[in-house]
Amino acid sequence: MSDSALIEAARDFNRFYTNFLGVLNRAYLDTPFTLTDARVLFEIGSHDGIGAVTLARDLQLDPAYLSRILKRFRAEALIEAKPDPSDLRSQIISVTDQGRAQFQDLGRRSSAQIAERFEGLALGEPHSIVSAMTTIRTLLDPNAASAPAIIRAHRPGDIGWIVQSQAKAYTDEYGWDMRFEGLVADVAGKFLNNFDPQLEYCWIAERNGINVGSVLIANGGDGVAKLRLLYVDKAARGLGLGKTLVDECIRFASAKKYRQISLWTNDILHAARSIYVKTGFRLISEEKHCMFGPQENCQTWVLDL
Amino acid sequence: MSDSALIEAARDFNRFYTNFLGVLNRAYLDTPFTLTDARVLFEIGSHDGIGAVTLARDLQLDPAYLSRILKRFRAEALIEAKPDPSDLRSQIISVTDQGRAQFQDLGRRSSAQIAERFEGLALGEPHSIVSAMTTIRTLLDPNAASAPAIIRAHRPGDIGWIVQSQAKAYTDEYGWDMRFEGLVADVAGKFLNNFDPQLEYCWIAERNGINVGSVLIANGGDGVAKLRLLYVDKAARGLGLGKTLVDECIRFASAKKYRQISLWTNDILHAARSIYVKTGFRLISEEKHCMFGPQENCQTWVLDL
DNA sequence: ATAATTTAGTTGACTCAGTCAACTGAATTA
DNA sequence: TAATTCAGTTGACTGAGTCAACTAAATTAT
Repeated sequence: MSDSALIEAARDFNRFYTNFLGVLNRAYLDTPFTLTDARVLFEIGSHDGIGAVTLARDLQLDPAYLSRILKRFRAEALIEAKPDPSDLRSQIISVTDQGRAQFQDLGRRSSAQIAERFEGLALGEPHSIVSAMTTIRTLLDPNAASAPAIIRAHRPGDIGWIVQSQAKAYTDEYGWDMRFEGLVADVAGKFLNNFDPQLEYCWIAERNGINVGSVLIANGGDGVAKLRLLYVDKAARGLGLGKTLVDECIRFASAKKYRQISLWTNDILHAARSIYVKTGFRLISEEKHCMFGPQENCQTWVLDL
Repeated sequence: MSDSALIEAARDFNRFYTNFLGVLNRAYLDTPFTLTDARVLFEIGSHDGIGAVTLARDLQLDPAYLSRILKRFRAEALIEAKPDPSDLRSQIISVTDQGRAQFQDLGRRSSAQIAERFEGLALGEPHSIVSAMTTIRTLLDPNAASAPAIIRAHRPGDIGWIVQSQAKAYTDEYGWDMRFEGLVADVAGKFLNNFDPQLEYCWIAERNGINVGSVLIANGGDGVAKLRLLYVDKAARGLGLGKTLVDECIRFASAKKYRQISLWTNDILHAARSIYVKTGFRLISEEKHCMFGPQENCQTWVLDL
């Protein structure tokens, strides 16, 4: 999966959507408002009591320009502005009844344009469009509240995801080669092929329907649980997800009466290492190797239960 | 979700995306081009020989305004325009080398902005965004021609993708269980671990930066090439991609002097089966099994080279 | 407590992106 | 052959948006 091809596709969409929005915004053609006017009025209407600075920041407008627009709106009695008692420099802006009427009219026009576009579509298509829009927005909007991650058992495809994400991450971040993906695929395949639901488990952390982390416990025999394939995606690091996953493993291993958890890692994986330390694992052996290209120290850690 | 709720959600997305595009278009801030300039230059660059009327229609620009922009571009030697011999009123516009350089620079800036946005996202997220964009575009743009798929060698992560996509597809479509994912992971892992670049290869079909198909050739010894893990994603079926992939395998196996290609499949996979028939494979054995849950007939096919 | 700096918002002065109407000359239709 | 349409250009304009300089309140530094 090529990043640059993804970017090209995104650019292509942006060109298309620039045009598309251009067409939609003709809704305002026979009103006395420009697109910017409409955006401002809309923003005030839906955030009553907003200040000019916030408004300018949210809509990415020049303060001077915004000031003039607000002045005009005030002159036309679409909005009212009174000084904020807690900070006399700034003002509290709200729409008048007349302004609200205009704002609703603009809304109706805009809705009508979209309704027209949706008109010719098949039954489920508008729904598909809107859920695709939601996907994009959730992922691109930094202000969209980031959903909490949920942790669940693995489902079909998840093991493949583990292979893919680890291979991609460790080749990108540490320059490991193809052999690493081979190893992960092997470990993952063996886990599935010998899967014992009584004594083994695979946890997947998921956010907005997208996998962001994993770990699994495999039976190593002799009362030893092997903790394997701990991984947290770049986008979800720093949230304590790794620790949560390891805690999950420890709880499971205890409940299943394992006497020890053991794991194999590389010293370069600092974040993982610090989780192991925090959860009480101890390093019992270390060895140089070049299994994946660059020289690393592989380490074995254990936790007695 | 009711119609009006859908429309509201679409409007909300449009407001968000208007802002978002505004931010992206800052890429042009420190160039001598406006957004409109960039759009025009881009359109000419990618449709060499386009006429001014088409250009104005595609970009929804006023002909007078466009005329002035083109005049300026001509003065700056970014484009050339010669009269269309079949209609002396209209002109054939094309970019000069200098114009192409500018156009590519603008492209780089725009790509960089998007890359920056994609930077902090999780592995699958840019992919989700782009496929959501494709959904929207396909449904809203009646002229959208789906991009052609390209076929390339595998890269890190692709083997994991193969495991994931096949596991997901076959559990969804045929109700196969986890053992299938285990088998695929195993085959894929072995392929990577014993990979012989001289005699083995893995092809990935990609569209809009999204993987949509795969196949691989592994050395089975004795002059026999094993064709494995042929797969075409639901979204890209019916385009002949499967056949293209198999043809690629046959060409490769011939060039590498294999004497035979053999493969293992299940009779329920009708599309694959018809490709094998078409490309000259013959069925040599068939056997009932319940390896993945439902009862299937597994089949071995061979093609002598 | 006072001075220096920052912040919210406004105003003057400007420019250039974009619009509208009227035109030229070639192509098409009546 | 005349009337109409079409591709593209030019004149004349306007108003959306920008930049710098300002006022006055609030905050921070001394």
